[in-house]
This record gives sequence, structure tokens and C-alpha cells, in this order.
Amino acid sequence: MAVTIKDVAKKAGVSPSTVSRVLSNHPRISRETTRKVKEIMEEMGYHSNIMARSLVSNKTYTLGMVLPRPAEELFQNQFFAENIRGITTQASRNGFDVLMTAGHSEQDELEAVTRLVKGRRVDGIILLQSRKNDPIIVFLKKEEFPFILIGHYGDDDILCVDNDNIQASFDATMHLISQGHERIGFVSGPPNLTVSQDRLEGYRKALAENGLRMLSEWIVEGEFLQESGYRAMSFFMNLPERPTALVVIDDIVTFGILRGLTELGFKVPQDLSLVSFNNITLAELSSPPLTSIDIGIYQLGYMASQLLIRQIQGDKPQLLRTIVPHRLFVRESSLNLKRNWS
Amino acid sequence: MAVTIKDVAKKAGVSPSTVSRVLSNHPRISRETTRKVKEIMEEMGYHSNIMARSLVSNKTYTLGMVLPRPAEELFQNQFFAENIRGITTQASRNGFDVLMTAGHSEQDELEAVTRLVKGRRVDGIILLQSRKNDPIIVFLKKEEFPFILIGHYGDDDILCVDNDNIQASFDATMHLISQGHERIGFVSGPPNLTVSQDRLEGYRKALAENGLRMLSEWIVEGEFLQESGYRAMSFFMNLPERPTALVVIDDIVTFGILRGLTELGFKVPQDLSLVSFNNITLAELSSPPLTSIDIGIYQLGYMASQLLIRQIQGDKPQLLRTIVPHRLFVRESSLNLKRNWS
DNA sequence: CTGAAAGCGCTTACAG
DNA sequence: CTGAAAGCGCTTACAG
Repeated sequence: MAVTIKDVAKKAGVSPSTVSRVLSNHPRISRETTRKVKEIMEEMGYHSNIMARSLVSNKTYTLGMVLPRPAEELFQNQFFAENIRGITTQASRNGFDVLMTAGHSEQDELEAVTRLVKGRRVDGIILLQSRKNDPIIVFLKKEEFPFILIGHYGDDDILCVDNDNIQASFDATMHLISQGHERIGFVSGPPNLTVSQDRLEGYRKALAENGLRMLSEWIVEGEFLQESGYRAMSFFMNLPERPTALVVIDDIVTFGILRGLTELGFKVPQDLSLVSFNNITLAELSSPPLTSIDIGIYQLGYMASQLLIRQIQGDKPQLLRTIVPHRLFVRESSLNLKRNWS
Repeated sequence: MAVTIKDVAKKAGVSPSTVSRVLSNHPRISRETTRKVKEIMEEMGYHSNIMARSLVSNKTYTLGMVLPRPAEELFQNQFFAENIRGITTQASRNGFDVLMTAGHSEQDELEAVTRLVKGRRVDGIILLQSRKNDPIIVFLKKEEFPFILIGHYGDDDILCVDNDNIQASFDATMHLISQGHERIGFVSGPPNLTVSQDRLEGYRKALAENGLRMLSEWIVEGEFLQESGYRAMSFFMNLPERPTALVVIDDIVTFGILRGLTELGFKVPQDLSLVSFNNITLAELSSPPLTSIDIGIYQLGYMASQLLIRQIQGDKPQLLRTIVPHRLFVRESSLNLKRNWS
């Protein structure tokens, strides 16, 4: 069996209480005792049993996270790895681990969260996505359990870290307008995600402020998948009056659009200019390189971890909503070369 | 406070022991009692405290995993998300969660694993990478703690799930040979990773079996980064006698090569044919599309989870080393078009 | 089929 | 500065 606090106590000639106090750096233990106990712990290879400690202290030093479902797979492949790295790195720095669980349906996910929360398995939950009327959020609020959302949830007063997606999308659209475009389309993601809604709003705002036409047929909804881009592309290119530029919800979707355009013999940016979001590594490498808005994925994760841990430790957050800044990277896919569309 | 087994017992008019037995589906409990207790658990919103349960049963139903360090970042971004999804999905199906921790140095990583193992925080460990003389593996073997390696570790008798990377690389090289190439180079990864060594070996074997020349200057080592590809490319293209085709350790590295070639005005596959590994989503989308060997990343994770859980549950594995099959996807980057190199 | 009791490895008032 | 004792929420022989 593993070495316990008792074994150490016996060998050191002190009580288990004392060993426990040494472990938690209790102030009223003599230097000499501390030194001796630590030496013996080292010698015996003692490691405190986390389950036991957590049972009595009611703290787990663990953050919980639910893996998004496969539907969002491609989007997540890019987003997710960076995000997780941010979350886990910051958690580790603060002595926290990250527990992942997966659900195959919305119901599964809720059950998984319930198990983690009610089973006192984690001290807080990080949500990677925000849907409309998310039952998980409803549950966590009801339980008053610490959690943080990457994204936001209506105007609700919950702790979250987010981009200003309205502004980001406004910026993306303005960039196209500044390149001389007047017919600009929008390729959106699943309409129940707040990120889709916000970016659509920013796009609309930019068009409105510039007195540009806003046709409903220039807005297409889809998934975070290449196929969605491909489909949107063929829809747009068959319109009698087609847009000359698109704002696209995600780089992956843009890759689908690009592929379709290449197959049909269209050129980017000459026939269609493109701006998208997320600035994944490969945005820069595609041909042409993609103009994309970097949303600071790593930082989103990092901040989420940080703020949640503070909340767990009882700090009152100054702001409920933390904004991670975005930045537009202009590349060839949106540069005003010789245009075919004039 | 949360509802405990005692609360349920009191309300149901039975002893805590009985409630516990209902919880674990003990066979000798009457239907009637079971029904009643379950009803009350439901009614009170009871969820068993995982820490307490795990303290006494000495089982955590958790698999541990150490996040690879940032050095391998880009490689991992692609690999990792798929892999984790495989691991977590299969773990969840079996009632296990996955605990992640991060280390910033080899020393950190070892400490993290020690903490998980000695602190009885997890029932088994999944290692995502195999280095030469990995101290973590040495530690786990010494502790006789259940673990599984994605990859392999020399010829050691440890549980692992792996590709046949020698054969895969042999296949990749043979494909180039079948396209008429005689001067074939190899862009490798970090030399201390077994995956680098195996793929190099497969490449050499194919050249040897076909009596092709094997110049040491046609082999370049690097990281799983675009920059490595870029550098390898400029090295190769400045050789007096340069290869006409390359086998490349990873798609990301190939993207770097592609970018460099494009900048210099070279064409793929005409000036240089390319085959690489991993077949990430974007391999298909690059221009030209990349020929790549799919190594079944999701399946690697899935199998690892499955086999580790079996091991934890005491099943003797039939085979220590499980091979996930690979498959070559031939695309334009290696097709024999009009060649410039003849 | 069910209960009382001991115990998993730790923490923490209470007392000295 | 340190120890004895109670207790965190559960499981599991032992006894009936």
C-alpha cells in the first residue's frame, strides 16, 4: 500500500495531526519538526492522497469541462486544442487540474455536468460554447456553482470571457467596404450560437452605417464545416446578382469556399474577396493567404481558467465580462487587386 | 450541504448500508427496498460523492493524461484534438473521465505524473508521446501502475497502441518510387521521438530494396513546424544534386515546404513531389492537395482508452502492442505529371 | 435481505 | 507548538 500520513507520523515520532499541519504549512509548527517531517516524507516517498484530502476539505483543485459534441468537430479541432492548452496551462500554474468528460447529446452533457457538480468532483466548470437557453447554464446558475463561459449568454450576469464579436465583425466588414466593395455577403454558423448572432449583427451594422444594401439572400447559415462553405459558395455564385465579397464565420468554412471557387475557375480576391475569423495557423498558408480576424483563442482559455480559479477562491470579480481583443490580419484574399466585378 | 447517503437512508427508513447497496446494485436487496430507495434518491436529488466513494474503493474512474509541452505545439494542434476526442469518448462510454495536467519541462511532467499516481488520483495514465529513455515510462514501470503509450518504446514489453510507422513510411516511399522517382529525400522530426526513427527506417528500407542511392544530405531533421519544412526546402533546393521527391514526417511540415516552393517559383509535383503523414483535414484543401498517409488519429486515442480501461479492470491483454492500420491517400502533390526533373 | 461497526486517509476545532 | 478525537461520505466484511 501507499505511504500514509500515519506511517510518516510513526517514523517521525509525532502525531498524524502534526504531519498534516506540516503538509499545509501551518504557521505554528516548529522549524525543527517541520524539517524532520519533510525529510521523512521525502525519504518514504510520501504523497498526500488527493481524494481523502478533498473529501474533508471539500475542495478538489480541479476544473471541469465538457468536450463539445462531434457536430462541431472541425471548428473545434482548431479552436479547441489552443483553447485547452490555455485553460490547462493556467490551471496548472495555480495548482489545478482539468477534468474532461464527453456527452453524446445535450441530455448526456447535462447529466455529465450534474454528476461533476453534485458529486463534488470539481470546484468549477468551464463552458466552451454558449447556446441559446442552454440547460447547463440554467442548472449551474440554479446551483450557484462557480462557472465561466467562453462566449456570453444574452445579457445575463454571468462570468464570461469573450471577444467583442459585434465589433470584430464590424471591423471585418468595414475592411471590405474600404476595399471598395458594395455587395457584401455573410456566411454564418449555427444560428443558435451567440457567436453567429453577434457576428451577423456586426456585419449588419457596418452595412447600415454605410448605406449599403442588405439582401437576405446574401446571408447564408451553416455549420463550422468546409461543406457549409462549399454549399454557400455555389449558392452565391448562382445568384443573378452576386456579392463581390464575403464575411465568413470561420476559416474552415472559408477553405470550403476556396475549394469550390477554384473548381469553378473563379479567382480570389478578383472574383470574390474573403475575410473570415479565427486566424488558424493554416489561414496564412492557403493560396491565396486568408485575411482573418485573430480572436486570441489561447488567451480566451487562459483567461477563463484564471478568472474561474479566482472566483473559486472567493475573489469578487471586478467585471463579469472580460473581453479578449481581436485583431485583423490582412492578407491576399481581400486585397483589392484588379477586379473582375467592378 | 449536498444530500448524503444518510439523508436518503433516514427518509427511506433504512440504514445507510442499504442505500449504499442499492447504489452498487448489490444482488441481495429486495425489489421493494430498491424501488423505494431509488425513488427517494431521485426525489432528493442525491448524487454520490465521488471522492468519498473513491477513497474507500480505491478506484477513481479517471484516466490521467499529460498535455504535451508547447514545443510540439503545432503538430499537436492537429493531432491532439482528434486524439483526445477518441480518448475521452471511449472513456465516457465506460464511465471514466479524463484528467489533464500540464508540465512546462520534462521535470514538471514527471512530477505531475508522480502526483497523479502516488496521490491515487487516477487509475491509469495515457501517454501521448514516446521519447527515448522517457523517465515517465521508467517511473510507471517501476510503480507497476497501469498505463498505455500511444506509440512504442523500443522493444519494451509495455502496453501500447501504435501505427506500423516503418511500413507506413515504406509505403510512402514506394509510392514515390512507383511514380518514377530515384532521388528521394526525407524530412524528419525530432530524432529522439520513436516516430521519427521508425519513419526514417521505412524510408531507408524502401530505398535499399530498390537499389536507390541514399545520400545523408537528403535527410534533414527538424521539428513538427512549418519553419522546419521551409528550412528543409531551401536546403534541398540549393543542393547541386537535389532530390525530385520528398517523404515528409508531418503535413504541417509539408505546408512549410509548399510555401517556400511557391515563393521560389517551383511547382509541385513537377519540380518536387511530396508525400507526408497524418492526413489532417487541410491536407486535402491545400493547393495542390497533399498525398498523405492517414494514421487513424481518432482510433489511436479510442483504442488507447479502451485497452487501458480493460487493463485497469484486470483483463489480461492478448497483445501488448495494438497496431492501428494506416492508409495512403494519393493526391496531386505526388502525381506524375509532366516532370521538370527527368 | 438488512443493520451496526470499522475504516479509507485526511483535516481541524478543542484542549493543553 | 502539539496531540487526541471527531468527522468528511462512502463501502464492506460480519452477524443475524
